[in-house]
Amino acid sequence: MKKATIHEIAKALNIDSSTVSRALNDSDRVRAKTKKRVLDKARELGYTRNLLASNLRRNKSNTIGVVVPRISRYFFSSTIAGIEEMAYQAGYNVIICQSLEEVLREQKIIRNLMANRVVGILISVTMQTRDTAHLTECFENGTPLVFFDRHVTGIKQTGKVLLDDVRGGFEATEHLIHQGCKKIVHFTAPLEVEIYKNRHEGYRSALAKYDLPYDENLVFVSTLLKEDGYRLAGKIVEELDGVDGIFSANDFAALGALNYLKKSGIRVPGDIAIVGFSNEPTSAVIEPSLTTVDQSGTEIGRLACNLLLDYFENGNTLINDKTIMIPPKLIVRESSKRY
Amino acid sequence: MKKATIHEIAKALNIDSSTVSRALNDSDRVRAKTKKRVLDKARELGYTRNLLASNLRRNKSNTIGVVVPRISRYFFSSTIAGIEEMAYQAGYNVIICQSLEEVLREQKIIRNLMANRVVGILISVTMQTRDTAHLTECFENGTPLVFFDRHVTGIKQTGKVLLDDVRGGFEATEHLIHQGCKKIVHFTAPLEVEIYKNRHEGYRSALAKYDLPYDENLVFVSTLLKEDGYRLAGKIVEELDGVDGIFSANDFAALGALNYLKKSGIRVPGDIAIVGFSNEPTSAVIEPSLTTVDQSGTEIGRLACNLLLDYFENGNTLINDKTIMIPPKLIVRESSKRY
DNA sequence: AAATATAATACAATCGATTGTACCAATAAT
DNA sequence: ATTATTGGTACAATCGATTGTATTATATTT
Repeated sequence: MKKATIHEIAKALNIDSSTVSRALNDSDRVRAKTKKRVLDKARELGYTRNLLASNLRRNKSNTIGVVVPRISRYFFSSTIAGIEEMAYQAGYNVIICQSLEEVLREQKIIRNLMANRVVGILISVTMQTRDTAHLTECFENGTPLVFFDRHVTGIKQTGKVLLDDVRGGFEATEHLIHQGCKKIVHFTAPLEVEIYKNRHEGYRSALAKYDLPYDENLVFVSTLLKEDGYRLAGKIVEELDGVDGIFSANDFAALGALNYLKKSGIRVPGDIAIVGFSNEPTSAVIEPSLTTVDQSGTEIGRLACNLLLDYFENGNTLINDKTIMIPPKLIVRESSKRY
Repeated sequence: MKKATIHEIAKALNIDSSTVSRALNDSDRVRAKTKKRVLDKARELGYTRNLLASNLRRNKSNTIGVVVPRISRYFFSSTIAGIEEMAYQAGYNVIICQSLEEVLREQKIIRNLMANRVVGILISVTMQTRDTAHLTECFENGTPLVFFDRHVTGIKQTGKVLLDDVRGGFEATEHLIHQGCKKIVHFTAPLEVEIYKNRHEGYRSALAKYDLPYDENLVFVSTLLKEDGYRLAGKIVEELDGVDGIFSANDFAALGALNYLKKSGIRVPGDIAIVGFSNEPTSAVIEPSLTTVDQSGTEIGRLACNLLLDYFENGNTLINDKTIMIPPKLIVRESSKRY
């Protein structure tokens, strides 16, 4: 029941606990024969190193903190999977926290992770995060920070792994234009959030390239839930005229719109073509299947974690607003394919 | 950069660090006035409690370990969300690990969690877990264990939160029978795995109840991937005659089968009705939508975590092979609805 | 064999917070 | 005024492992 310690091993072998510690850590200050005796006795006593003590002494927790808005969202659970995979290989633990899109919770979580002396934090911020004091605190305390996907600007001394959202928005919109769309609506979330700002920028620059007018009335800001998409699609049909394309900044809203249009007997892509963003699993199986921009969560997670791991090995060189930009991949499916 | 400690606060105020500690923990052995001075100074110095030290002293980590086969599977990410939610409320951290269906990894993970002195472990085991030594070790070391969903039998001193798989299998099969199916195939995974054994048992007893023969040749064991479903559906169509129903022990294989049948021009549910298990998000949107048995991951996660938390508060009373059985919920959709 | 070098181990401080016991003050009781 | 009580602090040990330094035992050199 009670766990064995190095001191008990030491006493049993009549040697000092420091020697036991070194033996267990395979130090070359201990003779091979002694090591063997220690290891055998350790096994006999069912010894497991107390990492709490070890971490305290070394003042490191060998734990990485991860903060996401919501674990059960596919994109985030895939990033977590990628992060965990890399961390495990390198011998780190991963503490997962979800902010549930609440800034207050995010702040508390960060403080808690700091109190736990995590070696670094990987974070995708909430949609509401404007005040970044809790984030700047991190590197001020010497805890490196890496953003992935949802990030904030203006903080130096961090790493970032981002999808090239501008390009993603551009390609999505351009694709719709290539399919003959002339009046393209854009569903987005508050433009203070970097990723949505960037997708919007891509949308806008695609319109510009093809000499289509940018019309503020065609841009709808919401929380991008399925219900928002459903509602907005209704609005478009009722109140606007001649809309022939929708570019939604995420798949959920796109799927909601798709639902509404199907139910209303409006043909997709015939009457209105739709492109989403994120490549949710659902998007591939719905009918018509949804054209979308893929962002490989697993890959982003791996890269973000590696950025941190590299930092530990190579020092300051890597984290200094170092940004890894991932190219977006447009996945063309039925919802937009007119030819 | 360097973090402040209680000793620095103590020195600054010219009092003892034990008083500071008690003040920070709001002990009634410290005068209100002193508490205020300590708190103010703590804020001034940017103090954050070092949980590593605190945990070591109390020999508890205030961390709960969670082990799942794969984080990115929807069911598991929802359970994690539920677990994290409860744990957060109670002031615990959650370390998440994925076994990736590898027993060896599972063993290593358990050992690591023990070394980290987690206060308890919530686990859903791999499909391959037969040898349970690493699990019995847990409670031998005083670390309580709670299984959810995928469990093993024969270990006392654990809690369990399970879906009533027997009943789920029964209801799924009975439903198919009610829809007029006479020759029902069952897709399952190795029957050494409890949940699959139980779903199979439900299948079998439903057949018995309605005097339908149980035929081993109608039971197909695989890993239940989408591809397995696709392949097996082909086999059924080619090699068997008169199959008019499929009960798959998970949705993935059911979706694979659905794909094959659609592609082959076989009507679902007209020719063959299909029922899955788990209610994956995809299952609701595919056409025809898939009838399935719902298991609320979030709810299971919450319950599992609460079982552990109750144990901490109420001692041994709660964990002693205590099993919480959740009733399954059959969700009837198009893939099986004949009338 | 003596002197030096080196390998192996022991000693002791430390990481930061917690907690039982001891102590001193101020107040209450006699 | 003296003793008993108790509220508020200080002292010191402790959790278990790590690590710089000191010491002893062995090996090498002269």
